[in-house]
Amino acid sequence: MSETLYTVTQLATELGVTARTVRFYEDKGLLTPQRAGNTRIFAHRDKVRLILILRGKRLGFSLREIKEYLDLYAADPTQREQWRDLLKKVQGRIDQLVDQQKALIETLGELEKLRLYALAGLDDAEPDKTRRAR
DNA sequence: CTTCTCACA
DNA sequence: TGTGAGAA
Repeated sequence: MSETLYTVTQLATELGVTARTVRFYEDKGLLTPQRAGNTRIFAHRDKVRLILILRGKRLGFSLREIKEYLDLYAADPTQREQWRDLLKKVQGRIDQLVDQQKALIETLGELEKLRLYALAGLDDAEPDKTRRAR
């Protein structure tokens, strides 16, 4: 039942980040690997945590937010507070993305108008080639 | 190979 | 939020 352990590089490459990044996360307090002397030893729990960190990032949360959630999850005194906190953050992120979505749709609309305008302009200024062909 | 620190975007 | 470089 010996648990598989990892060095920074092993864990990092396995999860598609650099060793530098993993150390960076540790420095920020998101990871707390064991130490053998001063070299880091990562256990499976660290790997799980890192996976959670990376997922949090994909969803657009800051390392700070991810750390808060991880800490709450680890401390785990009253789980209600934990879920409330997560719900709040998730809802905030959803609101943020919806706002961006609106802005994006608006921008796409403007670009489409401009595209049609440019297209019409192109038709007015017929190239010589086309003209001679008639 | 690993560690840390300093600078930089 | 990371990276690059240099030193140990």
